[in-house]
Amino acid sequence: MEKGKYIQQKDLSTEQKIKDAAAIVFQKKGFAATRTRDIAEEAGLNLALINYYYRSKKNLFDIIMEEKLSTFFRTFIPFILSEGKTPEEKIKRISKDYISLLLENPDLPLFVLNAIHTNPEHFTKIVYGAEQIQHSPLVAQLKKLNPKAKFEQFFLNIMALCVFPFIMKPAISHLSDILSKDFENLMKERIEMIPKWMDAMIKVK
Amino acid sequence: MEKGKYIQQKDLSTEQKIKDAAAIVFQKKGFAATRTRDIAEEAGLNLALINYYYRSKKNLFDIIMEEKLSTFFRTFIPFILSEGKTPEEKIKRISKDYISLLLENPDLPLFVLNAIHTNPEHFTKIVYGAEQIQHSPLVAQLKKLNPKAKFEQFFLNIMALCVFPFIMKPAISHLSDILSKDFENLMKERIEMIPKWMDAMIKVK
DNA sequence: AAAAAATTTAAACAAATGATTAAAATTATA
DNA sequence: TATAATTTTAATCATTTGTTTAAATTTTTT
Repeated sequence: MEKGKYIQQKDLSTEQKIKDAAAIVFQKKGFAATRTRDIAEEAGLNLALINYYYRSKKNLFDIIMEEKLSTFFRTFIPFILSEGKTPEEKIKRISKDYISLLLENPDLPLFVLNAIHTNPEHFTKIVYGAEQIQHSPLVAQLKKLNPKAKFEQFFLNIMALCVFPFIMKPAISHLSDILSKDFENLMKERIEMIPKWMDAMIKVK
Repeated sequence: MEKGKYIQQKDLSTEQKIKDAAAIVFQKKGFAATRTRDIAEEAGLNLALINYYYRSKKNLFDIIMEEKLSTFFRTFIPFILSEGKTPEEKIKRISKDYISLLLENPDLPLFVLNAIHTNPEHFTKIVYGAEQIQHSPLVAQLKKLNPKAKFEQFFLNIMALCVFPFIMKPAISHLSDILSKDFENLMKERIEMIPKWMDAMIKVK
């Protein structure tokens, strides 16, 4: 009988195995629905080891949440702040790199946004980075392109176009017989289209 | 007993009070984190009444989920299928009526999409309506406007632009000192902008 | 190789929680 | 009004679940 599904983890430390397993289960079921026994089973380890290495379920969750918040938000911000080039090129990079990241972590958005919903304080640590955005070169470039455009709406739009499909993923996958492409191909098509769509939207008065 | 026309929470039946309270708590905390005691407290009723009227927590949740799925998806589909008029006018109606609906039910999207994530079978009942969309007049009209445009992407886009901000709401509200407008005003601005943005996106080759 | 330290295990505990029960209170019926 | 049916209540039950404990095992140190 195989318990943990990831055989290549044999050589990882027990501590790491627990974190990896916890990340999988927490993302699939959320904090409340996850039992420490689920994590132990996913890791193929004894239940007590979770408390031995991480003290409590909540502490383990917070550690994972901190990492996922970084992946989700802190990866996004450098894209915005990156120097040089035109807005068009920046948008192209954002959509390509961000969607690629999400294709590797499809459960990430729902997990993070759900955690912020039930515990907004989680988000406090992120605000710092967000403040930089409004003074970024990109915002200035956009203002020049279209003085009427609001940067808040711009960021909502590019995040919405990139992220929302991943939150809808279970529904989209369920519609595979209706749709012309599967989820991954839909998203790869979006990598090409989102920059064009964003360019068109920015010019709207 | 015939009820008066001006029904208040006080006059509602115990059954209804439980459902209302459960909807509030389930949307705030999700299924697993919600204790039946939370629902009883929110309703101001004895704990045992929940099982008396609804048999089990899961059954009560399923009833509420069915209603919320309808509100979230089945309200959207008639907008798409509505006859006559130009695509521009239809998009204008969708964005106005759908965002207005969500402003009244801001927790709805995360709740529904989260439930589909952990239990995709919930979504099965919705597929029927979705099949109609691809043969709708709107899809034909869009094809005419731009033969290269994919209707899957169109629906992802309009849903993303309308719905995603509500999933980000706790984060957006947390940024209120950075943003020029509060959440509700941001969304009211979007009601005006989304039709223009969608029109611009549709024309992209 | 012996002792000490670290890790792992099986078992158990204590609190939380969904559900039930039987009696009390209320409302409807005859 | 008296009786029956329905609704509400307080108490309790049985299970689940996060955590702890103490012994067993493995690894490191001397």
